Amino acid sequence: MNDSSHRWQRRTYHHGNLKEVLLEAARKLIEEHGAFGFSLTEAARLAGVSPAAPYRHFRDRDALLAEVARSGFERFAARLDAAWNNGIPTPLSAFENLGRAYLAFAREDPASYAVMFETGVPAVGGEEPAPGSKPAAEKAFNVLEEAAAALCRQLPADKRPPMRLVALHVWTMSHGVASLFIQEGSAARKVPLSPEEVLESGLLIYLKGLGVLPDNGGKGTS
Amino acid sequence: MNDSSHRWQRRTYHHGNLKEVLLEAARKLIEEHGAFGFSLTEAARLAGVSPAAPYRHFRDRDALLAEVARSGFERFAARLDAAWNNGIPTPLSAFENLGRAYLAFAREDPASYAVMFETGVPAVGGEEPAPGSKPAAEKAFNVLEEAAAALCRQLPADKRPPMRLVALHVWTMSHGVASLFIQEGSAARKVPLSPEEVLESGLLIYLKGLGVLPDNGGKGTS
DNA sequence: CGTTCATGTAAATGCCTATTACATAAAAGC
DNA sequence: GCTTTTATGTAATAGGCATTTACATGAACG
Repeated sequence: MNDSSHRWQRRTYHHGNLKEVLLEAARKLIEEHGAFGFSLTEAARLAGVSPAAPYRHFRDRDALLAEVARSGFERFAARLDAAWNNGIPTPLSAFENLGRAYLAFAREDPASYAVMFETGVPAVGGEEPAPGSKPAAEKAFNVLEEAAAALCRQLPADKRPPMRLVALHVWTMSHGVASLFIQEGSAARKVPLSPEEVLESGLLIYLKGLGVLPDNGGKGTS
Repeated sequence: MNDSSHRWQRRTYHHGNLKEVLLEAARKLIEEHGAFGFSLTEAARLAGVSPAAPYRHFRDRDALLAEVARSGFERFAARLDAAWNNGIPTPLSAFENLGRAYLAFAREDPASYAVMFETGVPAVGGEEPAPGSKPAAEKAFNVLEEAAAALCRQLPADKRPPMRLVALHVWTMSHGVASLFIQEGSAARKVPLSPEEVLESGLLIYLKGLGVLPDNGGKGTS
């Protein structure tokens, strides 16, 4: 029990880093066995502790998932913010970076993304968001709003749609692509295009519709 | 155990309709307790049979979920097809009906929708689609493709984007809205708009970008 | 050194999945 | 009609997991 398990760990009775290791284990298990094929017990096994140990760090299974979501939103927001980079050099190029960053996160940490958006975990807003979870989610959405605002400002004031609505549209397309096409199993087989290409082309058409783009957005008339 | 349970059922030893009742129970439980808070045992309890009875109709829990997805896709496809109605009276109005039908399905049968799109159930394409499941899913997508094609045909031949890509964009937005905003808990609180309004406005802007719409699509310059 | 608190373990309860052997009734053959 | 076969349900059981409670360990602090 103390030797046959995974190497790296536990010469001390106390683990020293259990909380973080459990979160990593959860993400790994969720990636492998699907969003809910994960069990606290198995995570504990991966961490090399008894099945009861996790309860010193998380009230219950859902609390662990909520923390996966919360920390996910935090990294997500940071990543989106870095990609947007205050709209530098240009709002449009920064906007494209933003879209790519969105998909990159979903691809690189599908477990977090799934827990953040595709489960009833009370982190996004299910019922009683864990304190600190909603703020993190909002921070991510705020980046989208900021980008939408910057794009809207390129329009004459009398033709600007509500920026929040634009942000929602962008979020909608990004999430739609991530959710439908990132997991290579799902619908990806239907097209020879990468999720990035689907999203980028869709956003370009949308921006053209908004009037933010002249009249050719990468889909040359030829 | 034969009397205190739910009324309506079982005077005969054989249930007579167990398979269908189990599917209904599963959908109900998924609605209530989240996509995975459902247990075969509890579904059996709702149906008034022993925990082993479901195994006469489904190989295992996942098989039941796969059937929820498959039958969901079938109703989904039928509903979309009816809404599209061969593009009558006009492709554009039919297209708007299609969007509303998409969201209506997600709202009225959130359990099926979740299983169809937001779980690793091997029905959409996870690994080994249950026979009959993929066809049903494809039928639904084909309606979207048909609608996209009809819209594309309104464009001069030299300005038509690949219809399949357009279909994917539409699917992406529809699914994005359904996934993010239908469950009132999630992100709906961020805006005073209904999912239908978000989707419709987004699609109108997108169609304007495509060139399918003149230059005002419901968002009058006010 | 001894106390205290955080952190981990062991054992137990109860629910869940799934299997196996058995029971019951509906349908099929005679 | 009566029996055989087949479909469908039950009971009992094994193994897993979530969660709790009582107990153990050891690190920090005096």
